[in-house]
Amino acid sequence: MNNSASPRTTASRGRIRRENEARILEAAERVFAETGLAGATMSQIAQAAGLPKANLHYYFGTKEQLYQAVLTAILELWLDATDAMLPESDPALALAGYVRAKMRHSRTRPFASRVFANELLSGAPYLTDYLEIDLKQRVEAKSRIIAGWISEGRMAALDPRHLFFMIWAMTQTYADFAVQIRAVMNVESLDDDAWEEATGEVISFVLRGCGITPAASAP
Amino acid sequence: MNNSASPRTTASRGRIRRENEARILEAAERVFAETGLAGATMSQIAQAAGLPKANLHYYFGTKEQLYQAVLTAILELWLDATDAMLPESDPALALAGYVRAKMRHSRTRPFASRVFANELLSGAPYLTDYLEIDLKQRVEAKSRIIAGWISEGRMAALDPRHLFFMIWAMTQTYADFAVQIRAVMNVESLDDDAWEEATGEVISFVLRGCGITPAASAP
DNA sequence: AAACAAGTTGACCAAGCGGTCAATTTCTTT
DNA sequence: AAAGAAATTGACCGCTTGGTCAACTTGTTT
Repeated sequence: MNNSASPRTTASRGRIRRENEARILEAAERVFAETGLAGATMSQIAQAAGLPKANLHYYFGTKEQLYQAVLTAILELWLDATDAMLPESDPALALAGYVRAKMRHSRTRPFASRVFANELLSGAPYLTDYLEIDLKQRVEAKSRIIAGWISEGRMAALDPRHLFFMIWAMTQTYADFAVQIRAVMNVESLDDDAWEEATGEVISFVLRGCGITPAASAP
Repeated sequence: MNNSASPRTTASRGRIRRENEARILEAAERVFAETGLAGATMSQIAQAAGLPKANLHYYFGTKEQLYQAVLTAILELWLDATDAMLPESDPALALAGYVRAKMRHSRTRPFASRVFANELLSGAPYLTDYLEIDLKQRVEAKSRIIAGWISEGRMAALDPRHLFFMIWAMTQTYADFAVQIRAVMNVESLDDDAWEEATGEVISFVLRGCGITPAASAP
């Protein structure tokens, strides 16, 4: 339509807003990750973002609204991982892929994971709808698929819901409790190899735990 | 010596102090569990303990000192569970017992678990010594035992340290992220049966994950 | 019952909090 | 280049915070 007439115009309208909002959201995620909503202060976030405090209020209103914006962004990220689990999938490949995706999240977005953990620890006051509607239905849907695999004898009999709890716990622990892992492993940070090894350990453990012999890795 | 002369005396000296400190510690654990050190307020804790705020300061000094007292009490509790894992133990029984003890902790002391989780999420500023010295050495000691079991062919080959990370994660998730579990399971709280079932699921999963056939349950 | 220690608590304080606002600068549009 | 919209920010405000204290009550010892 008019994008050839004014390419700079439509691209630049709200450009500053978008950039600053992203910048603030990123800083807020880091700060909320450490101390949660109640513990974080707007000054901390402002300093982390390199902007005056009044600027955050200009873009996001209140601390609660900024927090909700952070949570919303995280949920959008969260909801993508499960979707490779289909009835006709090979359980080994599907589960391994799911664990691998979750481990990648823990590595690439550890702050998101920690914000989520903080929110759950404080009773999830801003996530009740997500937990009771969205997450619950997704788990039920995926649980039916896993129940199908079980009844076909393709994996051990277990409660799929608990399997999800355990997989979430095992994968997110590498983001949420990274200090503990670094201390025990005696390293300053986990490098590529350490992450690949951790991912492998979790995948093997999960597959064996599901009664799947972790042989099929070749196409 | 003089304990028969004044039985009430020695028993009652500091009795009030002990009772009030315990009462405050219990309330503080609950409040710190929800929002961590930075998020909790002394007024909240005072209200939870049913005492005036000035009273908490009389017994514990500052908020940080109260927090450290809470952490110390938790660590004493924490450090007991591992000690049933000996080289000559049956791996199946030892691991099952360890998981069961951890699950019992999650049920009976969920607030302790959450205080710990909050502390780790904020980078464990008050636990670096514990993590880097105490915990690290315990893990190394127990890892040697597990490595022994592996080399004897009594369980699958895996990195014992990652096994610990996974077991801690799986068991503590039932305390730390209980909201999520209640939402997905669609219950207001987990009853005896639900906890027994969850414990069973985790134990079976861990044993299979370790390559142990979960047959031996009879004495 | 006298004397002292231990415990209680309302009132108070400086500091930091979330949030507002008006004055100003910078962008964008025409 | 004019004009209006968007963005910036130091100064400020009422309120809550962690913490103190002095006056007081309760418990313990002799």
